[in-house]
This record gives sequence, C-alpha cells and structure tokens, in this order.
Amino acid sequence: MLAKRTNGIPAYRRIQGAIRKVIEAGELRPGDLVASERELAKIHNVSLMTARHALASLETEGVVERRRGVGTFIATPKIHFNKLMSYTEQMGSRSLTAGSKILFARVIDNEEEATARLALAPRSRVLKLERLRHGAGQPFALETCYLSAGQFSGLQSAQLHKESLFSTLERDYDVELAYSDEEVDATTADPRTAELLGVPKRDALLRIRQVIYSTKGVVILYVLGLYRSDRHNLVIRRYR
Amino acid sequence: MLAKRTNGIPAYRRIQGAIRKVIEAGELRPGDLVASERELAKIHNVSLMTARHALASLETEGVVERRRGVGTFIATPKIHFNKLMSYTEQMGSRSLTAGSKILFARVIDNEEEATARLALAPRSRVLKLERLRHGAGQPFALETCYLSAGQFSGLQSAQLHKESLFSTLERDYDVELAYSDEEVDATTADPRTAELLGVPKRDALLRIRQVIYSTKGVVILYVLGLYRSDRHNLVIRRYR
DNA sequence: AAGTGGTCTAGACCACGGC
DNA sequence: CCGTGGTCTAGACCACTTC
Repeated sequence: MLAKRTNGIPAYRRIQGAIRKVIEAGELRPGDLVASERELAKIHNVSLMTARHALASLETEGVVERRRGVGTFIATPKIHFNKLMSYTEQMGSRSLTAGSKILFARVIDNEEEATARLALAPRSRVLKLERLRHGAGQPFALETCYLSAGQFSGLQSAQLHKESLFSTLERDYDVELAYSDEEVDATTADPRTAELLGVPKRDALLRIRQVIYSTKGVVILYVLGLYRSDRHNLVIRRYR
Repeated sequence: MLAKRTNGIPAYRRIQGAIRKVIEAGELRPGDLVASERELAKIHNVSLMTARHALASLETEGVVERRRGVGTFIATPKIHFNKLMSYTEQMGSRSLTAGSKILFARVIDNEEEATARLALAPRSRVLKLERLRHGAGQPFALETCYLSAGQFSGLQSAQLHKESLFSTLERDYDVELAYSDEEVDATTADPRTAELLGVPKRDALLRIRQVIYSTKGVVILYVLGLYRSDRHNLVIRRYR
C-alpha cells in the first residue's frame, strides 16, 4: 500500500517538510540540486503528480527554483522585505537587545483618529498603549498602539513590559496577524518626544502609521510610531 | 479525442484565458462564482486535474479565491501596494499634473556614494541628474539620480524635461526595470533644499534612497529623493 | 444528500537542456 | 541520447459547506 496521509498530513506536505528539514539542517545549500520528481516519488512512495505538487508549491513559496530539463534547486533565500515584524523581532534580526518602557496603558474613549483607523464607532473605548522603545540601551522610538477595548479586554494587565504584543495577541486572543498598511512621512520632534527620545527639539523623526490586519481581514491594531532618524531606517522593496 | 494543446497553448492556459476574458468583459465581477472544477472540465473537455490546475494557479496569481466546500470566486482586485512607479506615474495615479525642472545634468567622476550604490568602481563616470519635482504647480520633491555614464551615454541630451526617465530607459536603452530596494528615513532641510522646496529651513523631510534593478538583476539607477512631508506620503504594505 | 475543493494514483507523452 | 520538468488522463476517495 502507498503511504498516503499519515496523521492527517497530506503526502505532499510531508515531502515538503522533509526538504525544508534538510535545508534547515544545512545539508542542502542554495544552488544545490534537490531530488527530482521521479526520485522523490520513489523515495516517498507516492505518485509522480504528488511529488510534483510538493515541488511546484515549494517553488511558488520561493523555497526552490525549477528549471526544465535541468532540475530543481534550492533557491537563494531572499531577504524578507516588506515583512511585518514586531519591535522585538526587528531588534532580534539586528541582534540587538530590545527593551521597552510602558508610559501609558489605559482605556479611553475620546480618540477620534484611533477609532477611525480601527474602523470603530467614533467614541468607542480603545486601549491606548504608549511605549518607549529601547535598543542596546538607547531610546529608539516612541510607539503608541490602539486596540479595541471590547475585543481585547484584560490586555493591559498582561505582561507587556516583558512580552511582545504580537505574541500576546496571537497566543491569548487567537488572532493571527496578516499584514499592515502603512503611511510613512517625516515630522519634527515636539518637546516631550525630544526629551523622551534624547534628541534635540524639532529634530526630524520618521513617522509611521500602521493599520494592522488579521488573517480574517479585520483591523486589529493601529500603531503610531515616531522613530529616531539616526537610529532607524525603514527598508522596503517595491516592484514594477 | 480530447482538446489538448491547441497552437501549442496548454489546455489549462486556455481555460485561464477564458476566465480572464469574462472578467475583463465585466461578465463576472469580484465575488461572483466561477464555474466549478467539474463544470470547467466538461466545458473545456479536459480532465479534472487540468481544470483544477487552471483554477489553482489563478488563485496563486490572486485572480480568484477558492473556498473548500463552497466554490471558486472572482477575487477583489488588490490595490497595487509597494509598486515601483516613476514620478510621472505617481502623480498620474493621484490625478495631478507632474512637472519637473532639471537643476543639474552632467557626467561627473567623484561621486563615491553613488558609484558604491551602483556597484561601479570608485571613480567611475556617472551621470548625475538633479531634478526639482512639481505637482499641481507646487514643488514636491528634490530628486537626484545617478546612472552609469558608460552604460547610458547620450542620455543627458534626451528630452528628460518632457519625458519620464523610466520611459526613456525602457524605450531607448532596452532595460526593463524590475524592482527597487529602498531605505527610508527622515532628515531636515538644508538652506538650499528649503529654498528650492519652499519650506522653512530645518523642516522635516522624508528621505528615500532607491537602488533600482533591471529584470536581469543589474543595478540601473540610484535615486536620492527628498520629499516635502506635508505633500508626500509613502504608502506601503507589509506582510507577516 | 449534494456539491465543492483537496489529495492522490499510475501511468502517458511532450519540451527542453546538457552531454 | 538521457534525465529533467511540464502537461495531461480518467478516474478515486476525502473533507468541508450548505441546504
């Protein structure tokens, strides 16, 4: 009998998993040849179409690259541009230690811009969370997040000074974040912000307004961030 | 006999073409149900797997959306985020008239940062092109582009005050632009820039450094742009 | 229960690249 | 020439959604 679904996992997924595993283990490096469709079919005891499915969808994911008449190769890992990351994740990817100080965390009901961005009724109760972000001991950014207070009740008591807001949302509230639409411009530091960030008054700051959506297409978060221009650089890729 | 390849076009492509056609004709609108795999297989006289292939790859392209147990629907067309556009195209998409004044256009050989970004030898000759960008009669941005003088000889004499640089490159030099890697931060206006853009000295400006690649993966352009923060907003989408 | 998409088979032939 | 990926068949059963 053929090895069909084991534990409810489709065969093609198992094959993909096996390939991913050897890549992560470093046994296959970018440019290396992956077993051909026919080889994989034999190895995993599946039909050609199934082996093919595994490779084809790995290709659309960008894990491998296929060349007709030649073979399937490990793709050179692309840098993850335009990737929505939590502050903690961003710092981690730059191997800096992230730190964060909560300046404000309360439910309020008179934030017009926030309720509008969150697609809530004008005077809805929202949780406002203002945090000063550190990296390597230096103040980096001032971030103010807004969430629907109704949807995320009890959040302010969570250990946000220790854990990433993204993680908390994903673990405790079962929301999976999917993407963010962001507006980027420049502004000058007002006295309080300058003081907090340790920069001169009227210094130029990068301002990013993020509206973050869940996988279900619902707005979860609105974040207004002010970033020290000398410490922070937004890196993006755009396509023609 | 089954209708296999006609004119060398694979059957699944023909099916995709047929679906795209009815979408473009407006006969099917976003949210509308597409014929099911089984229906398509009958209509086009192909096997289920082929009909399926057609739909599956239309889904990865974002043309349709499939829901198990329900059906395949026309996807709502996505807004083109993270799209690399020329200044002219950007203005056009906001229905503003673009204007541009060339401040400087000469070949120089002492631009270290530019040669580095263009992946050229340190003292290579580069064409430096500084342009003041207008929109609706108002100054918008100051953009300085650098190109390899060797590769694009004769470019400065082109009618850049009339035609987009992107168009000129694509038509006269046979380069097809593919994507750009960009670094975004904030800076303050120096006296000359402030004067040119009509803003106060030390006003906050959005600074974008673009390295633009061709479809062949070769760096074509380096653009340093300074944008009036009150007139310009970078809009991007990031994914988790 | 009926219809949908999701997975899978055990083959087949074609188109392409490199030797 | 051989091995690769690309297309395709004529079915099958499963999982899911809707009624």
